[in-house]
Order: sequence, then C-alpha cells, then structure tokens
Amino acid sequence: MIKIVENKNDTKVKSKKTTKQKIFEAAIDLFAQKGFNATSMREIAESVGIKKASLYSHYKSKDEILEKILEYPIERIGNVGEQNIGTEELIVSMGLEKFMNLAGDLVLSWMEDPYMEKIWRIICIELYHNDQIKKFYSEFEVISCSYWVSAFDIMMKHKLIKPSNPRILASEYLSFYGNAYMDYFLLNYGSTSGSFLQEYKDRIDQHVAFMVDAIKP
Amino acid sequence: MIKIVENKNDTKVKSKKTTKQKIFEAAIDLFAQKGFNATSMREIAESVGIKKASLYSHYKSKDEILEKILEYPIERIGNVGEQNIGTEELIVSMGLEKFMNLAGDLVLSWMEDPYMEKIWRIICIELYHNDQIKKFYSEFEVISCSYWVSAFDIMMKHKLIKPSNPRILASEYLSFYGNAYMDYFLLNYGSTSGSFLQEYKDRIDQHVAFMVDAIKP
DNA sequence: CCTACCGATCGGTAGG
DNA sequence: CCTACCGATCGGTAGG
Repeated sequence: MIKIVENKNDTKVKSKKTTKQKIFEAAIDLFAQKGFNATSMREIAESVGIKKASLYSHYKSKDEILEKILEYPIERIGNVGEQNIGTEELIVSMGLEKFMNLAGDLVLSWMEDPYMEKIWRIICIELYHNDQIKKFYSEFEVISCSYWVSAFDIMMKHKLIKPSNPRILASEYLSFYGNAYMDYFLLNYGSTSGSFLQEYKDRIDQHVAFMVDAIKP
Repeated sequence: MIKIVENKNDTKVKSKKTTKQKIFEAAIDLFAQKGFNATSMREIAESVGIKKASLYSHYKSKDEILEKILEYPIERIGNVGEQNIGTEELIVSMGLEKFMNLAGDLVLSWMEDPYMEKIWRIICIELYHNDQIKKFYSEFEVISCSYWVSAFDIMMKHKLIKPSNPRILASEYLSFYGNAYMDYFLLNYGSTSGSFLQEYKDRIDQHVAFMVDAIKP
C-alpha cells in the first residue's frame, strides 16, 4: 500500500539539540554543498562550534557520519518493495491516470522533508566514488524498477494499458526521474532559490501525461 | 547534415609517442578509473615512467591536463548545432523510423572511439565538482536539446508525428540517454568487459521503438 | 571537550 | 628530465 510516512522524530522543533545531532546536521549541510571528500572534519567541527578532536567522541570516523546520514532515507522512504501489497487493488480502483499521478506525487513527497533533498544531493555527488553510496543507490534503483515492472504488469493484466513489455515501460517511465534528479542535483543545485519540487512539478506532470497517452489502450 | 566524422590524427598507430602524448593518455586512463581529484600527479608520472616534477615541463598544472582532455570531444563531436542544416531534407527523405534509428546510431558512433568512452566517464564522475566539466556538459545538453526540439518540430510540420509539444518530446527522447549514460558510467563502469555500445545496443533499439510508437500519427 | 601532536599525501617549485 | 624541497592540508590519536 502506498502511503506517505510522517516524520516521527521531529528533532528540529526541539530547541535543545545534542552535540551529536548538531554534528549530524552540520555534516549533511556541508556534504550537500561541497561533497563528502571535499568536506574536512575541521569544517564540520567549526560549523558546530567545537574543535575537530571532539568530533571523535561522537562518531568513530568521517565514514561513520556518512553511514548514519544514509540510514535516514532508508527509514524515511521505507521498503518500497513491501508496498507491493495492495498495489493491484489500488490500480484497479483508481484507474491508469489517477494511479500514475499518485505515484508521481509520492516521489515528490519524499522531497518535502528538508533533509531528503540534501541527502539526495549527497548521493548524486558521491555516487561515483563512495561504495556505501553506490550500494544504496543501486538497491534503490532495483527496488523502484521491480515495483514498476510489476505495476505495469498488473495494468496490462487488467487491460488498462496496451499490450507491451512491462520492463521497457518501467525503463521509459523511470528514465525521466533519473535524468531529472541528476540534472537538478548535479547541474542546477544551489543556483536557484527553489526546491526540486518547485522546479520540476510541471515537467513531472507533462511526463506522466506523455506516458499515459503513450500506453493507454 | 548528420555525418560520422573520422578520427584524423590517429596518434595511436604511431609507434613513437612523445612524452606529452604519453602523459595525456596516462591521465585519461587514470582519471577514468579513479576520477580527477583522486588521481595524483605522482601517479600520472609513475604511469608514464618519469618523475612528478618532469610533468610540469609539458603541462602547467593538473588543471591544464584536464583542459586538454576536454578539448578532444569538442573536436571529435563537432558542433551538433551546425549539423542542423540539412536535417529537414534528411527527415523528409528518410521518414520517422529510419531517422530516429540513424540518430540513435550516431550517439553510439561517438563511443566507438576508445578515448571517448573514457572521457565520458571522466565527465560523469566529476560533473558535480569541476566547473570546466560542468560547463562542457551543460553546453552539450543545451545543444542536444535544441537540436531535437527543432527535429520534432520539423516532423510535426510534415505530419510525420502526432501534434504535440516538441519540447516534451525532446525531453522524453533524451532522458533515456542521460539516464543510460549515468547508469553505465557511474554504476556499471569497469564491472563488465563490454563497452557502452555492447551493453546498451538492445535497450537503445527498444527505446527508439517505444518513442516511434508513441509519437507516430 | 580541549591542546598538541602524528604520519601521509597533496600540487607545485627551485635549481641544476 | 632529475633530486630535493616547500607549505598546506588531510583524518585521526594521545593524554588530560
């Protein structure tokens, strides 16, 4: 079942943050601005207002900070694969167009959390070099792809779309998002005051409309 | 007019390479393997068989080496914009399907040059951080996009495709390539013995077939 | 949470 | 094309 998960531990409304939380947030900000390798432990410490050596009382290493950052989206997004249960009923009850739009909105909702946009930026930036990040992204891609292959399969079974290859449809559907992410996070990030949501809402709607038109019976 | 440019100065068949050429090639290899920042001048020198200080007799700095590497695809690909002349005649004479396939093959032909695949890898890897590379890629994207917007515009004028928004069609058409490049060069590069061509030939054909089916009248 | 330090490595230069 | 060096910076640690 697709649902938008609420952020339970809303640490940001608390006025008193622990030093560990401050380090976590400073690291997200700096990694998103400059990348993981280009950010030094000194800079993180300065941003928090302590000395570099003190960081090691809270995190074993620079890599451990990244590790903890990457755990956030895993908890936040949850296992998309598990959401398969209920998809068939959802598709049948909503119909092609409504379902496609809902799914597009789900992708966007992941970005409403201010941490998530920064973490996606970190992922895009360091995708090439950091094995932790590579593994995370690869798994995310596999899960997304298999979800959509089965979704298109269901649609085909119920004759909501033309007969075709679900794998190709999933590739066509998801390529747009992959490309849009890379475009935004690698080329445009920081150059606009807006967010991914604001910048790409129209284009996502156009993409969904194009796909619906291309695959409807 | 779209045409496949031959590699004129085929430096690789020469048995005697200058040290400058050896440095150039060693740098391409290392940057493609590890990235620009992660490759040291020491490593380049070792790979050539000289000492680090000697590199500076041939190149002013590490940045200058990258600069020269990025000049290669500019000469190799040429200005795609200039090739606009003749596109209309080509489209009308070939028809939708043939033209779309030819264009897909052109993209692939850029990869047949062994330097080009490595240079694309360098571009993908360092896109986030290096302003030289960012500028190169952004310009490439703008040129590609405007070429395809005008191509779809021409097709529409001649009623070879359904009435729709050429800009959206260009985005849908090109997203696949952008995503495929990132996928191959960031996630799969080095893990297979094959090349981009070998790995993606089938998927490109499927993409072109999907697009043709989606936009034909 | 600090001061003070470690070895390693970086791009680049002086001078021959 | 070399040896020998430069200052800067890195992640991390000892010891309090």
